[in-house]
Amino acid sequence: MLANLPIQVKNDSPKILATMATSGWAMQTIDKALGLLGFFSEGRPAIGLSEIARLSDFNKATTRRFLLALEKHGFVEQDAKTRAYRLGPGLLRLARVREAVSPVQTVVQPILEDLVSRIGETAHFSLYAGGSLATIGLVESTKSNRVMLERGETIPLHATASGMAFMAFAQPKIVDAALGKTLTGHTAQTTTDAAELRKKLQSVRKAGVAVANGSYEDGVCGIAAPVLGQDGFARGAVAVAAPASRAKRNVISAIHPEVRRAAAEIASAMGGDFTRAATHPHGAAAA
Amino acid sequence: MLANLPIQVKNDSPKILATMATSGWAMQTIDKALGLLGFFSEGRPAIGLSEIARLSDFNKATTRRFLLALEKHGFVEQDAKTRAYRLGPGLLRLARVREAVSPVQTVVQPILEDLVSRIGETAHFSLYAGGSLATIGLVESTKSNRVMLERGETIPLHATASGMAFMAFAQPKIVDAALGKTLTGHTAQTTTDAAELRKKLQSVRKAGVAVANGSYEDGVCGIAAPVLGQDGFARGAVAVAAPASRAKRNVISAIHPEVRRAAAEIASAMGGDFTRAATHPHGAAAA
DNA sequence: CAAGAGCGGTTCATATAATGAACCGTTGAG
DNA sequence: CTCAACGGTTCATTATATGAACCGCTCTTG
Repeated sequence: MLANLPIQVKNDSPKILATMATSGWAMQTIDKALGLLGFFSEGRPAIGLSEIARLSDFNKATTRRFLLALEKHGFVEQDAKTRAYRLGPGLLRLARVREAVSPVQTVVQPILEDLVSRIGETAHFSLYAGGSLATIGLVESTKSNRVMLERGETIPLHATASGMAFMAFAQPKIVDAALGKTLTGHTAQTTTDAAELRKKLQSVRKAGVAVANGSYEDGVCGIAAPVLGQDGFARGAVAVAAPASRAKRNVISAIHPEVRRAAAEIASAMGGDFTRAATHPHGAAAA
Repeated sequence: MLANLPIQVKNDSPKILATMATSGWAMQTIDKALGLLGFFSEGRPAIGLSEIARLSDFNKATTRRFLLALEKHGFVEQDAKTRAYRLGPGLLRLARVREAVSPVQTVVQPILEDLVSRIGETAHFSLYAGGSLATIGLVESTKSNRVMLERGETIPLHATASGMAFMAFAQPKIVDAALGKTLTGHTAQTTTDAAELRKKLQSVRKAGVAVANGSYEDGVCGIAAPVLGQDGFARGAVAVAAPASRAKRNVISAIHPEVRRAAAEIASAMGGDFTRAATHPHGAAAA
């Protein structure tokens, strides 16, 4: 799992702090508090105070104050019995409002279902939010040997097909931020060298699709296409995840156009129908 | 539809969120920042910097810093063209995780649909979060003369059937907080006297159902039942909203058991199957 | 088309807020 | 019974947030 916490600079010259301020350093307290929410996932739905403090490397007292503030707004709630904290109901309301304005989930699900029915492999859609990609939609293959993914998981940009497809067409500052921090290796295949990753992004840009073989999880092959917004920059990505055993050359080639088609459909449904490659900021076709 | 007022109006000072933050608590900064999210609703999905600053009574600079911090975590995003801020995609992921853990929305929708098909009036379900009830589920009647509600709206506790049903079985400290602040009158029928409201809560406790006639919106009659959690305290409420013209005595009586049934179903689906009136904290039957 | 009112965004001196080591009381495993 | 780990709290210390005035811009409007 990738902790998307702010990189805390302790006991350092004001120079570094000033540099960070230029790249959007504001309201550290809020930053830290919201960072706590990132620790919750389907696999870790409830966390005790001490564990959150450990995970986030904050003091227990501070952590608790954060949680109280979050609880006050319904972002987390505390289990009466276990005293552990979990995500709260306030999020549902906000997500509803968001969905009412731009109904992503509603629109994405059928597109993913169509994609899965065509290619027979698990597919998912993620949006960029808070420094990584957040899985918004997920449809699993019906095959018995299929790739299982956790819902609502955040996925690292540099180690996944989705991430690479996204970064290849994302705003430069996002890419810089993502590749600027220390890159964690998830498997033996993970590329953790920023320069090398940038080279790969070049070819992703040409192909309009990213393929990642076992770079995040062993034996899983991902094929992803970016979903572009109205400004031509990527908002997220659609990916198909297949067991490496089934992911032969010709299979991957067959999946390429399908994933791109799904990405284009989602982009258009989200209001960003960019098919004009000429005007694209990166000068390459993607949707 | 009524304007979505800020959740916490404490006194008649011009400060709105600024005042609420000074209530002795902890982590004021987080409190203020999260408070900004409360201004977004279906009726006001995007807000400009200056307007948010005005609504929240914070300085523009401060407000912008809050928004930047929220944006960093995907809680809000800025429209590239209009420069206005709207709720961000990060909320979707968190809401998904929450849903994965306790699938409220998924479970509530069919129950509401069933309820609406039985009684032919608009029904909705709300959960307590951040000082008020947040509408989580909504199914509208198919009749031409029906009550229309905004999705994702927050509703005041003291002026609605849902709020009264909730408060009658809520944790005392929640009720105290809700009735402690200045109560706004929404219509001529709204009861704004705390003592009087507490008396009403007594009878709601006996009946297990709350009825509100035009206390939030003229011509709308609400019939609500609380949804209880595992500890026997209310988590939210189910309500039916009917045009006052159709809400005759016998109609309301017929709706009573249906609403309570729906509330019990939702409570049980949410894991709080409290049917044992004897152990109830308030010593009254509700589900 | 000039004037001004509004917008989003930024600066820097000022003032207020967040923080954590040490501390409780409780619970559960051995 | 003991001890370790839990959730939670305190108060002196320290870092943090804040806002009036400012800029450059775009839209009205007389």
